[in-house]
Amino acid sequence: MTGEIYMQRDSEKTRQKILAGLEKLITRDGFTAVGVNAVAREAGIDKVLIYRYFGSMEGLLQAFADEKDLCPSVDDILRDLKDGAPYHEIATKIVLEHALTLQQSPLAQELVCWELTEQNPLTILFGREMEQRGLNALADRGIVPEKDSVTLSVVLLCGLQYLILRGRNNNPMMNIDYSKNETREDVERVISRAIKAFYEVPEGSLK
Amino acid sequence: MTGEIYMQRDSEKTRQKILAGLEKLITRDGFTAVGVNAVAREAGIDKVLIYRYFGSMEGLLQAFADEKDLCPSVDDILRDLKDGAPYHEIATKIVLEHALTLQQSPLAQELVCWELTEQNPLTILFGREMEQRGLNALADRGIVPEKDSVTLSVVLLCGLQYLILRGRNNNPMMNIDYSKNETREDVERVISRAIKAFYEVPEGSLK
DNA sequence: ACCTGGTGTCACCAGTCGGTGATATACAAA
DNA sequence: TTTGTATATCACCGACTGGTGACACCAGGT
Repeated sequence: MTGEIYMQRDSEKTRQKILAGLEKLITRDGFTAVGVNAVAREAGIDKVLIYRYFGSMEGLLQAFADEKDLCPSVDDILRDLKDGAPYHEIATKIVLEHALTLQQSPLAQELVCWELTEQNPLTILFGREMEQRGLNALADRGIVPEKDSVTLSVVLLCGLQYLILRGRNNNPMMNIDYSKNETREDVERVISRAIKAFYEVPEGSLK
Repeated sequence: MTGEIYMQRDSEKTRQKILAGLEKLITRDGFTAVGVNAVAREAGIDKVLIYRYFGSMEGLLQAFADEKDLCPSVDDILRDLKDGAPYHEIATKIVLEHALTLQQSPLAQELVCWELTEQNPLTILFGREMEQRGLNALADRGIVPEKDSVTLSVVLLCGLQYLILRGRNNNPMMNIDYSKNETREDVERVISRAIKAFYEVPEGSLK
């Protein structure tokens, strides 16, 4: 009967339980709930194991960032786009798809929010990955976008990220609830139109 | 000598000390540091007074939201704009000025960030005020903007807010550091150009 | 002089936090 | 079997948290 008192001894499995616990905790209770005790509770293990395997909470976050695929690649985003597509279509696609993946991933949303609040190994690495996504996709295609184009895309993308974060707790900004299909389509239409217009109107015509 | 043991007894002054302590705390240490003990320490009073005067932390936040002018009006933003200015100029001005005031107010930045993380009396009221700012300015002028125009302005504004939040801890998004004058001017130029172009290109020309 | 109500101070509670040392168990090599 | 070691568990620490009851003081009116 003594075989039931202690848990299975499989260091790799325990590691994974801890990492899974962290993910569940972030997803369910948000980043503010993250702590050694909370993670241990969630993972169903003793907190001392966190120190043994990861040294500290920071080490755990680092490991989580290293081993977890935090944001999917954009390579497949552009796969179904014709090769000769005009740049404004590509930019639009990147922005909208990026937003869509964020909208579908509560974990990513929480990480984006966390990133705005404080810096730790996880948020830093996450931020860097997010940044590289779109750029890599363009670089792979040999596209070197104009600086202002990048700026516009980034601002629009950031806007969508902000709207998505705002919508999480039934707290939409200006009634723009990105999780509602109709609203999202409206926004997507506007973004598409804005990017296209940006390219069609010559730069010189400024006030 | 007994007159020095106890503090001055002036309920109103104490109330203000507490409210000021809360503001200093949020501004210096961020919203995650907010708590009964921390506020009491910062204000230099006993924490029991917080319960006496405000009932609870939530009550204190509510009072802070009620009594503090969280975000300046936009009325004066549009004062120096010619009456007959085209709508796209007004929209641009609102977006950019709004961003600028946020960029200059660490407190407001913290509240925006807080708002993305959780809901409490302060964040809720703050969000509502922020929302009304631009709309009121337009309504005062009898301007009823087209729906898509509002959407575009909101997305752009949200993008700027996001960029400003990201820039706080030397953690700029895509090297767009809104606190650097040169970068900010670049972004402002792009925003201005995007909004103008949006109006000049007819809606029908969509893919 | 006495009392009353408002005000500020202190001491304490139970609960949680991050962190650590000692111990019990399981498993594998000897 | 015995022994060694990696693993898991428990017990505890000091510090902090939100929250409350009891007390010290002061100013006013009666």
